[in-house]
Amino acid sequence: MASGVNGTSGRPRKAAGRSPSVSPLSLNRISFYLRCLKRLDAEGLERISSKELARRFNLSAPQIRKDLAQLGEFGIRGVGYETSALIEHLSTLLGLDRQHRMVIVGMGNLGSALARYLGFNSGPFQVVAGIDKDPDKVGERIGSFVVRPAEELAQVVRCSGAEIGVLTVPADGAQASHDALVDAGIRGVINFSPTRIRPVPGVPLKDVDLRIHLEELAYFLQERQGQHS
Amino acid sequence: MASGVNGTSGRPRKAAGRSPSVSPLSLNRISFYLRCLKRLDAEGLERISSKELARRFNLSAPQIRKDLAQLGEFGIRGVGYETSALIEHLSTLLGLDRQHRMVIVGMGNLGSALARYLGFNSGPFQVVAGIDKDPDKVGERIGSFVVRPAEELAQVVRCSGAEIGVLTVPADGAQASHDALVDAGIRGVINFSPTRIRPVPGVPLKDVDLRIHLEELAYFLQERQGQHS
DNA sequence: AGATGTGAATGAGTTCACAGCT
DNA sequence: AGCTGTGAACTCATTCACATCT
Repeated sequence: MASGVNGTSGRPRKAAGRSPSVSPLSLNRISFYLRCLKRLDAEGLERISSKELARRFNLSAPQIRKDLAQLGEFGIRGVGYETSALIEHLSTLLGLDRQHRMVIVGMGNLGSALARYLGFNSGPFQVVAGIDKDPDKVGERIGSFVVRPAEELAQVVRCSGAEIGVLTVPADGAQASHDALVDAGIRGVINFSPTRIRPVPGVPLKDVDLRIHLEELAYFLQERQGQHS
Repeated sequence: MASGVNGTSGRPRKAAGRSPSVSPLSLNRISFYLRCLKRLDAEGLERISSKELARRFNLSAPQIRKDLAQLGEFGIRGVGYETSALIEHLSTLLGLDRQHRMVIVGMGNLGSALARYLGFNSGPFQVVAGIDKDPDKVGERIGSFVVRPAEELAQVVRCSGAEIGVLTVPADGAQASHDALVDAGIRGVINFSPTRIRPVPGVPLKDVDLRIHLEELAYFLQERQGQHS
């Protein structure tokens, strides 16, 4: 049930190159730090301390240091971190220095919504194809691609060179669609279906459940409870 | 920095009525259990054990029991849980027994995508209004409503009786839009902006950052690491 | 002096084993 | 017998205080 599996070969000194298995929670924060740093960089700020970063973006300074320190010694003691250098490091760590092609499976409301949203995004993530089993949706043009039928899934994945599968099918078909993507050679899956999928070892899977987030909020609305993150 | 704040007055025996401050993580799972139970109920299954529930949906049986036990004694020892009764209990716990009206602030790609997605959803969550500061977008019809200008935010919130604000503005304007929603009397906010907002005590805030999830996946793609949740 | 990097202490969350009902 | 409810062990994550470097 754990995630681990560390593939580093034990360097003599902690180097900036390969990272030694970062925990998902830490990773999420790092991803967020990166975005903060980009904003600061755009403002022309060249250096920032963990304290100031924490103050500006509502974070915890010791945690920033812990998160960053595990990747190598990026900071300058007595000074802080260099924004541009850190941005560089974190980007390559997360694999954002290259393009990631995505296929969306299930072009219902959520699927086409995400296609439009992600399609216009010109970052490292790019939607290259959409698939649906409903004949009415096949052939429809959404953003920069045309919806293809479910039977062509494997072919579409291979031809488009997609790495990431985006699952937006109903709960019932989610596991089957996931497995089909894996069989077709997809390297990772992000699942928006309202169900939990059994992951295939070696193919990372990330669940994002919008309804759960709404329902969590609904719960806190009733209580006279304070804030939470 | 903690979330807590418990408002219960200490009943003699643990009752099914008011719940004693459930942790967000536990809450997310409960929300998911509810969905699983609904599927089982639709299949006609009247009773289910934690073990079987875990097996079917890839969960942990002891955790299911812990999560449910903290809400009261819903199970029957030696038998399991009654699906319909449990669905009832969890629904009211989460506040899904009534309608929640939502206003979307920021009708860009993500905002209008969500509007369409949530708009067709006929559950307890209902999008009743959309707001944007761009004059070009104002007046546009999206789903069942017409986009209104930013100046009318307070008025729209009050007239529509919206409880939940959905933030889909760029990072720069997020805090200001959030505060405006709070001032207008919104009761909770779900934030899709790629930035962290300083919450106002008493108004629950939930961050959902799609980009972070994608970047987390991108990281795991590079490594030859196994699965994770 | 000032800020990072890090081990120790604290806290939260999960797993486990079993007592207690039915 | 079977399954829930729960205290205790354990793992994981965060916070803190301080040694270390510039």
